[in-house]
Amino acid sequence: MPYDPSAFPPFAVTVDLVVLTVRRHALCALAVRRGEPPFQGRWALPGGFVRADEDLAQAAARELAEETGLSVHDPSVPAQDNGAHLEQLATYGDPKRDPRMRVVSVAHLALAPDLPAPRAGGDASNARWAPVEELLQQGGYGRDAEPVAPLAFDHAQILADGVERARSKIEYSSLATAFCPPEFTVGELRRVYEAVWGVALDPRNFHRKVTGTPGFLVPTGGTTTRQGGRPAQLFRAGGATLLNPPMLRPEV
Amino acid sequence: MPYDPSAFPPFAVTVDLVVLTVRRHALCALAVRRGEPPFQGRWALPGGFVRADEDLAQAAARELAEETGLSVHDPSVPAQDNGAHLEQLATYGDPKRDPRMRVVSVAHLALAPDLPAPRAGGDASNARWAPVEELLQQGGYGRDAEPVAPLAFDHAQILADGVERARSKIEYSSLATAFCPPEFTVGELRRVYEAVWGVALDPRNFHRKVTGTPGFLVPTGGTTTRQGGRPAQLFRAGGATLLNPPMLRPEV
DNA sequence: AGTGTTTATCGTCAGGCAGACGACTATGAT
DNA sequence: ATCATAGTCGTCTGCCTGACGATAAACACT
Repeated sequence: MPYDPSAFPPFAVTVDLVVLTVRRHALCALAVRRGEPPFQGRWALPGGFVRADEDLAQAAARELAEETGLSVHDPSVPAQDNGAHLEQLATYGDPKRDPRMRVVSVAHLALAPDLPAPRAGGDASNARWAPVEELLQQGGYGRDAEPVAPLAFDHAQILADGVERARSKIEYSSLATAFCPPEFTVGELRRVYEAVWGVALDPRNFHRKVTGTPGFLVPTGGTTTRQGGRPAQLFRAGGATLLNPPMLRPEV
Repeated sequence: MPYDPSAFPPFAVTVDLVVLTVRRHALCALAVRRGEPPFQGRWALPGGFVRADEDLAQAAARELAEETGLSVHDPSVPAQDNGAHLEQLATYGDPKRDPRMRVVSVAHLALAPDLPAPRAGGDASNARWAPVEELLQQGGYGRDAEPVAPLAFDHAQILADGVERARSKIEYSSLATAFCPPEFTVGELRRVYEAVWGVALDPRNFHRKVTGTPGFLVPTGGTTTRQGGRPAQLFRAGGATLLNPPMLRPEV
């Protein structure tokens, strides 16, 4: 059939971001408060429209920078750091997911080290890091027994998918280091796994595993005692991205 | 900011399909010949526009049915079969990926058992199963030394991503059974792994692994000798979808 | 009938890795 | 000085895998 502009309906395309970090031993996601309808006043994932001349990954990186100030870690520049990991997650296109019009959202997953306070257009009260369990419990009650409204749109589903992706991906890749500062200890990395998976890991077996996997960790020579106790060696993330054999997530 | 329809550019949204099967010990993908510009006469992945009232998964299932006659296997109907596995793969939205206009394509991955001849609008010469290596070699020469044009658009990248997804996913899931007929033998399943990974597996260790994984295979009681040699037990796919521990892909 | 070929299936054995856990080390707090 | 905390090194046992021998049951020959 010949090219016929009337043969397809127009869509709006957005990127939504699942930005995860580990704060105070809990896996947290960035949420922003919606300032306009629909879902005005409700919490949502950060995101926005893809511009006319923009690739999807560019749009996601731009939104991430706007919301957090984070730049995206470019694997071709190994020395660089304080950049976040960013990858495409999935695309959501239910015809009714946005009541205004037909919107297809390409969700992305970002993993970042613990940051100072978030900013959403400079207004701190409209952006926060919240534990993912708190954001995902539908219509429950938060820590202070205040009612919790579910996330806007289908963002609860997107967040759940992003969390599941992160949980499974740190099994077989070195992505957990994306949650850590440039230099970190084995114990800090273990607490990342514990927070993301919600389990306790044996410190001795974990230490054996990560230090015994070639290319995973590179000792920097320094030590730190910021966690209390005996000083621990500092490491940087090594070049290896795939963990083989993988880190095993305990059952149950 | 208030709702402003002029604030976002319109996009066309399509679904493209990576349909994989195993034919004659080779991993093959479905390709269709383009009948109109751009890339007229070149091979491409099947796909089409998402309709105004259609979900992305619905659109992918519809395109799959149009091209192959396959229905999608619904996990909630365990008895049903001859359905294919269908899952979202990734979304491709480079501003220049289609020279006509801004098109975002949500690629899907389908795994199907070996089928009779394909059909594309009833015209067999415009659709074929081709080994993925043949479709992916850029500007090389095919089996009969005829020059091979690369796939249209960015479909080589999409196909490569789909193949990689399939290769990694059969490691830790029971998805390889989607390439098999409803009843199959351990040897047939092993030949699926060998074709998808392009390696040779030890029949004895493979047999021990798959029959020893609870829920992976369910014996039907029948036997077959269609492969020659000693009759082999027939199995159906069991309820387990995740393989733990995974099937290990040999190095190199 | 006998022999060879093919494929399926069962067994054995050694090495590697993970889980459980003991022991020791080096800090800061009381 | 003692305790609490966290890090690091070892040991042991069991499970799983890779390598590979052996047997079984069909078919194709001669």
